[in-house]
Amino acid sequence: MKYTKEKLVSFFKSNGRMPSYSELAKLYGFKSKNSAYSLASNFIDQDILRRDSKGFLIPGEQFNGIQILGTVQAGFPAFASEEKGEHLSLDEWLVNEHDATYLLRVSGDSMIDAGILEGDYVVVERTQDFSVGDIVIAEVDDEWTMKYLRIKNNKYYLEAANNEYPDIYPKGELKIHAVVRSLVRKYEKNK
Amino acid sequence: MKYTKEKLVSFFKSNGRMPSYSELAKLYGFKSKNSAYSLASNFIDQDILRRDSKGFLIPGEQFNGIQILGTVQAGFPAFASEEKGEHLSLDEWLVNEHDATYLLRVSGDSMIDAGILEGDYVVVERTQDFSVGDIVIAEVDDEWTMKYLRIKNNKYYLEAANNEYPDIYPKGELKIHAVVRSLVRKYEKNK
DNA sequence: CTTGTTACTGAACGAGCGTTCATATATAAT
DNA sequence: ATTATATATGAACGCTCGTTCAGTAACAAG
Repeated sequence: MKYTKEKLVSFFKSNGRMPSYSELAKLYGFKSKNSAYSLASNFIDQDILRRDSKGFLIPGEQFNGIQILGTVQAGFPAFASEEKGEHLSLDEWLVNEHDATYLLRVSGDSMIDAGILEGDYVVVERTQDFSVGDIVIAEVDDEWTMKYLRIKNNKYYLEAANNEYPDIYPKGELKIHAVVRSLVRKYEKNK
Repeated sequence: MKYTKEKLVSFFKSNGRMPSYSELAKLYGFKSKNSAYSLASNFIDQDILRRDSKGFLIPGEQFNGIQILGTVQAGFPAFASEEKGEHLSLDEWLVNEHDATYLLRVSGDSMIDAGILEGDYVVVERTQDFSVGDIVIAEVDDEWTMKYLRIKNNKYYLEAANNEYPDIYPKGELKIHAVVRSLVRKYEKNK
């Protein structure tokens, strides 16, 4: 392919929308809108773009998202066969209820045995739809914590994922504010 | 606010672009384009939408992304003050080099002490820009693994984050295929 | 050189675009 | 009732849109 999708992607990122055909022409150095039209048709064949019912260009399956390749440590799929894999957007995958979802930075090591480390980010959803076994953001006796929600003798209590932290049996009210739906960790580059 | 952004968001999700003003009018039950124009102006005031140089509607800061609230376990910020916080897109945050980035499912427990559990997903970037200390996807003696990259006596070797796994000193060639840039874990709902 | 193919140009079309303005309706305040 | 304020309507403007079509330029095959 002589023309790659890179310029298109960067246009979309900085402009928040797909280009019109005249913009597309300018973007790739064409003097005619029709050249852009053909180029777009190419991209459509690759499912990088789509034309919607009004003719506008919109992102196709291959435009956004990152590819799911396979499993590491159980027959790693060859990078060669990386064409047309499944693509997904992390935002759509991890976030269900958009307006009730927040990101919290984790401090402390109380959930370390659950693989939640200091500096990680948890995606929490403000909801009362929690279950025993969930990791919840709770307010107990005027303190906020993130712990496992457990139950004993029909009473909720909180359990850390770290032996050095005792279970918390609320004296007063136990308020569940949010449920941890997913976790995100970003590795900084070593230098 | 009488009119919320929900319909707008769902239009964007299913159509891949922002509506025109006539579409916006239909979406909210207006009979006039100008009503949609005023509505859009409201959304623009809230930075849910923006108008670009051509007048097209594009997503604003408050349209996408999830809010970063604060830190759990060190003075949890009140949910009350949740207005106009910082928003971010997980895709943009976690993925730098789009075309070289892939998602891999983790199997095994060899990196468990680094908080990488079975079933997690790692976001890896195919690059040769790795450093000692990175978690890498490596091919050594015809086997693929994910391990810490270490160095001793000017020779690379691989170290697991689990005492039960020995260090791997490659007999033959050590090929670094990718570097782990971030980690994603999705909790399934307990029922 | 001729022929066919592909890539690009440039003009044209009707349609829908964003925007403005004047007007009508509804809501609230006095 | 009267006024004021916000909200919705509908027509109109010039402009750019997507799309089509005919024509030119580049280039390879025979």
